[in-house]
Amino acid sequence: MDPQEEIPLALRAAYLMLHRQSDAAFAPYGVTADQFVLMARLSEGGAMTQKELANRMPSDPSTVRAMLVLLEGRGLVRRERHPTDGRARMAALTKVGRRKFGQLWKAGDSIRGRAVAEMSSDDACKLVQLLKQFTESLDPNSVVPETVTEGWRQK
Amino acid sequence: MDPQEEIPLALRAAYLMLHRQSDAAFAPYGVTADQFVLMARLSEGGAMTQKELANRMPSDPSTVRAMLVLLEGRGLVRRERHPTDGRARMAALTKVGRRKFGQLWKAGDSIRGRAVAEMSSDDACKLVQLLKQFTESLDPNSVVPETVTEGWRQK
DNA sequence: TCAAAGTAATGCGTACACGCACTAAGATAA
DNA sequence: TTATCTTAGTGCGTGTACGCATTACTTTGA
Repeated sequence: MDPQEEIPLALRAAYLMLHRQSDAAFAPYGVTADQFVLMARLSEGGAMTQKELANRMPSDPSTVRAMLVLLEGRGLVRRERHPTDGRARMAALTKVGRRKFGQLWKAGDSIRGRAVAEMSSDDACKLVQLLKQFTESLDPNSVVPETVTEGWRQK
Repeated sequence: MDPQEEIPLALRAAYLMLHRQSDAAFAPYGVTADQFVLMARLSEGGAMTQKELANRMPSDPSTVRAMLVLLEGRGLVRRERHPTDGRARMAALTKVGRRKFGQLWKAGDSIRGRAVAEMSSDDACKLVQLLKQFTESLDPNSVVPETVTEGWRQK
């Protein structure tokens, strides 16, 4: 079959499978797969603006806000005004949030393990590289160097 | 970086990028990326039960139902009772649906083209193979032949 | 034959993923 | 300084992805 037509389907199937299994793995902790991703970003980056968090997820700012409001209500996340920029809000994990994330990370181990158990290390790297290339080639904000004939750049 | 931790993130980023770009490409036709997937399955498989359609998407039966109800209201899809099984319903594209799908397929060409433009044919195949392997290894319903020591099988 | 087990669809509730319009605040330029 | 532009966040509406409980029908087995 033509791989060009099959990539989107295989990608969709893989992502949804991962999402379902992750949701199931985190459900005992009362957390969803996407909430885990958000907490992972906050955990590795410390306090950051909602905009920055949305860029790193990656997700839509309005989606991120809804998730933060929800997690704030559960005491896992803290939102404070930015010290100098009156528009922005800084989001960060609370102490409880950090502890919860530690548990989640361990709970997620089995999934990450299963996913690459039958895959060579080389193949795993190759998969990451191809996925990044795929994402990049679809990103309208990515600049293809060779085609830049004038002096403009995405900021 | 450890590819084991990076695969889920790269997969998520790639899928969401594909989904956003597809939604944008199909929006002028009043159809979403997921509705396109559903229509593609009906287009290639003809009439089938909702259960069968859900398996092929792959998606949850209740999600598929909601989408079918919506598309039926727009005249793109038809739902009739199964001739012999009183529980089941057969879903199929209407004539209008088939025509719409033809337009969508062409509209999606640019995305499929962009996605593999900078990717060798070998890499595209490799990507599909790795994604399928990933999906399979996470699927609790998949049976790993070597580990089957007793006579049982998933039906 | 008739009760028990299994299956397809439905309805409901929650969470995500967006786009869009809007507000408020910072940045820039005349 | 003031008018303009840009940017961060918010609120709202629609569609998708589930899980779970329920209903209606089919299949199986005693």
